[in-house]
Amino acid sequence: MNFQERKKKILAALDDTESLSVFELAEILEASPATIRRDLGDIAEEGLLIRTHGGAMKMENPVLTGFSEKSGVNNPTKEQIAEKAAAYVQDGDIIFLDCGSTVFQMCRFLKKKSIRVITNSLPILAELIDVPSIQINLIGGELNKARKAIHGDKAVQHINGYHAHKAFIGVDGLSAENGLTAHSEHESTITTAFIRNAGQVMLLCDASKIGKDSYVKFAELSAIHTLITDADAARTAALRQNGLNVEIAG
Amino acid sequence: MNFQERKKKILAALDDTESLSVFELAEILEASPATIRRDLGDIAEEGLLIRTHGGAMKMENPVLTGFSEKSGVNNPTKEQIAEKAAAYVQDGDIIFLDCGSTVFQMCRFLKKKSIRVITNSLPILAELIDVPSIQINLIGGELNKARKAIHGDKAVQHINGYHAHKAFIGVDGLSAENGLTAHSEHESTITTAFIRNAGQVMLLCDASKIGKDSYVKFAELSAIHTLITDADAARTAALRQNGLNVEIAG
DNA sequence: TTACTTTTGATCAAAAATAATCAAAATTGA
DNA sequence: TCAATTTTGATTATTTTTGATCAAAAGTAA
Repeated sequence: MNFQERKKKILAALDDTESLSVFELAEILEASPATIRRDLGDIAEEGLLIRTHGGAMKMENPVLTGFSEKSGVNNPTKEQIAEKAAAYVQDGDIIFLDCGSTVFQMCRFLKKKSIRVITNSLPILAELIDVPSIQINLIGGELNKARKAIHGDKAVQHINGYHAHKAFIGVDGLSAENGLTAHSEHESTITTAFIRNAGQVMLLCDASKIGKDSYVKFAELSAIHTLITDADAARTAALRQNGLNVEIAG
Repeated sequence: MNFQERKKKILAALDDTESLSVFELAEILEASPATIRRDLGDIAEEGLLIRTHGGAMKMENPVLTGFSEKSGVNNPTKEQIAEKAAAYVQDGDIIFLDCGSTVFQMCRFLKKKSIRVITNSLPILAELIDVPSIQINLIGGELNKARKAIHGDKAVQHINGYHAHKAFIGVDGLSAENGLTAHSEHESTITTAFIRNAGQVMLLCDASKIGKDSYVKFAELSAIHTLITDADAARTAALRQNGLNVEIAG
């Protein structure tokens, strides 16, 4: 077994269990601890996991690898949310698509529509470029290589030059108290611009992010027209009491 | 069995199983390991699979790497022009890169430089995205799928928001009488914007286009600082008489 | 703190895979 | 047809990867 294969398996194993020891991984992969240590060091350097003494921990927000955006593939929950969200899109619509794995999953459900997509996400661009019925408007600006997306002032200016019927966005945290929160300023400014320039804003958000707060607080709950989530009624009760329209997928 | 057939079978085999060893492939294709290695090297260079020690892995999403331009690869003339042009680029430069196959060829000669690239070309984006020393600013606007480039008013506005030390551009026709000409309005407006906002303009142009005129006349000869071409002295005489600085590659 | 255990990183030799070279075979073009 | 070119497969030298060993560093417990 070579490094690439082991890397894949290590990341898959860490996706299930939060953390693993060097020896556990050595047994799973049938390799020596020395090899595992070398692998973990290399993978940690890529930012795909967190190295600990004695093993490794899952990285909560892994840098997207390649343009594949694997996280979410084979994730039935994200797929269900994405499918539900895509159902809101009608032929003739002009839509904003945010970067993020759940929004990315919408692509496969959009391919039969005749729409115009405005996005800052390279994975979405790559996924939709071969669809003849979809026109793409790419947001310009500084390329964030790690996130495979365009960020920065220029990008916000670009978005401000357009109005879309609907925006499909993601967040890192959502709560009745703090509204929408994100890990980074860069992402939140883009998402804010989408919200400002769209007629209707759909927030795609899996249950794990509801009730959690992240670093940057960037929008009120009232900015959102519909939350599409897999979370059950109990979990979204507080949000609904604040007037948020919630659609449960799955 | 020839290379094209084996390539097809290798990619098909990798579609089923995530990864295969050189020896497994050698058995499947009834070829020697040496041949398989050569094939894998070539296919990996196209970006259609990932080469590993001992074999190859399936490429998750070859779409963006599929942007990678093929025309011009194995074209020694274009390569020579591109190499000469790349020699004008210094560390710290901010450069505009136009779309077009000759300019695209510059990428391989730019990978060791520390520069900032502003471009509307997706193949260039795909080629340079993994180079840590190069920062990319992507020009936003309408995506022209056929040309794998961004065009339109928004793109021109975007370019007008920047100033670069150097612009590397292409044309469809170049003559002493009519200056720079292009096939399409869309491309010419972008190229014009590059010219307007760059300190120095380098025109990359192979001999076949010199003395020819195309449809849209979009810039005077005087807009160009240096023409880099493979054409001989006789062919460029008229241009030089009009004050154009000509650098002959090869 | 100190003693003890665990983990790590460096080094090295063995094994595996590769790149380079070259002659034979196949293909191509005149 | 024959010569020239390209492709292939075998051989060999080089590189990469691996697992073992061991001293140093980090963590743990008294």
